[in-house]
Amino acid sequence: MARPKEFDVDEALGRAMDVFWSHGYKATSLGDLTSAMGISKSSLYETFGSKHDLFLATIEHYIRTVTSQISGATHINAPARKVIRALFDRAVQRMAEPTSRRGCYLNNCAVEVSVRDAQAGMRVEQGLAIMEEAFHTLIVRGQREGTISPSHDTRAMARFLVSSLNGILVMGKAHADTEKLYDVVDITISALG
Amino acid sequence: MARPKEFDVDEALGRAMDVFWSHGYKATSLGDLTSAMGISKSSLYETFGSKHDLFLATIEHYIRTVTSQISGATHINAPARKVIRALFDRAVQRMAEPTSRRGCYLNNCAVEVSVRDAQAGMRVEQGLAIMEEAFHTLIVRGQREGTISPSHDTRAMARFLVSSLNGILVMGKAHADTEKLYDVVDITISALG
DNA sequence: CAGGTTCTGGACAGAGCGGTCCGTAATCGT
DNA sequence: ACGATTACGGACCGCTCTGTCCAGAACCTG
Repeated sequence: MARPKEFDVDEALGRAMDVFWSHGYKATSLGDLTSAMGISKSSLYETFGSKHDLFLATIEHYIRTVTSQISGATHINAPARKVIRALFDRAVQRMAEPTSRRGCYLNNCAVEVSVRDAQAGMRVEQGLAIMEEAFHTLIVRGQREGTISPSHDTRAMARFLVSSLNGILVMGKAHADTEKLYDVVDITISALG
Repeated sequence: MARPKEFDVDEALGRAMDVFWSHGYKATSLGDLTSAMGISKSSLYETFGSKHDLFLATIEHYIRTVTSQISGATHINAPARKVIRALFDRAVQRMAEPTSRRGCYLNNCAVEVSVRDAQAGMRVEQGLAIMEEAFHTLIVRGQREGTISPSHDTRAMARFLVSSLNGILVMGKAHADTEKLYDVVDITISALG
């Protein structure tokens, strides 16, 4: 044992994620990363391996922190349909704040790199599966509560919600009009029957 | 008048679009462009101005060629609801072919650059507006034909379809399972009432 | 307090980037 | 046929990129 790190690895990872999230993978330089993370280049390579390794680690970090919040929402003590609605509303709200108008990290990664970067693609898929699982739990509960129609397969509905949420976030990136996004949320929720 | 260009500007534009479409803006180098377009660097700069100008031109090219195909679908002599379904099905089919598994160009551009590139963002928004317009036409017709529920605002429904289509394409980028995408299409279409 | 270990900042390297420029070749109008 | 004009290929430029390396400071153990 000897000199300990002067920075918190997890916090640095979070800051790296923020940069990748806002700028994308390719458009983020090592300089952007080191200055945001507050560490030097050698520390970055020492700790994370490479830019690409760091990138993969940020996706995992996202799943561990952000995506798992959605899983947490399944335990909220309110009608499942309302919980789903709230999740969508919050996503739209986020798109209204200029600071956080950057969509879903998994979404961004899927579009920018997942097709040609298998390692990233795997992690993205994994993250989306966790989202799907959370929505699935809510839909099953909603059907039991009688607020969600049993006419569709629960898996398909869960996938529908993941897909819709991603669609809404993409639209939010293109034009910032929040009202229009809520319109889309309305129809999406009404599709639950 | 003097020596004429040895290449077709529009065809070169199309090839540039293909490269940007598959690789994204940042990840595409001038070398990628010139070799795909079959022209030299000086010709590229002479004709298109810069990498960024060329990029903007490819978005316009996409709207002129691909997006306008959707507008063309409004004139197909079939029930509007069926036409919409066919548009979604074709999008999913495209995601099944490895060659064209690159989603919607506007979608990709929206996610990668539109937030920080206002010029690109404007064009993306314009393209999405054309899609929305086409869907709107179809929805109005579908309501008249009685196959689409009149309970929702037609504008909102059109936006819902644009959003859903983009969501589906994002999902397709993450995991290639076409079956699951058709599930999402089913529910999306059933949301039309 | 001393010795070994580990972290850190910055210099450095090699490659690739976007973009410019110019000599040359090709094609036009006359 | 010839001069004016334009397109083309490729050398070239300055910059930035990712990644390496090392000297020295900082820290822990005994």
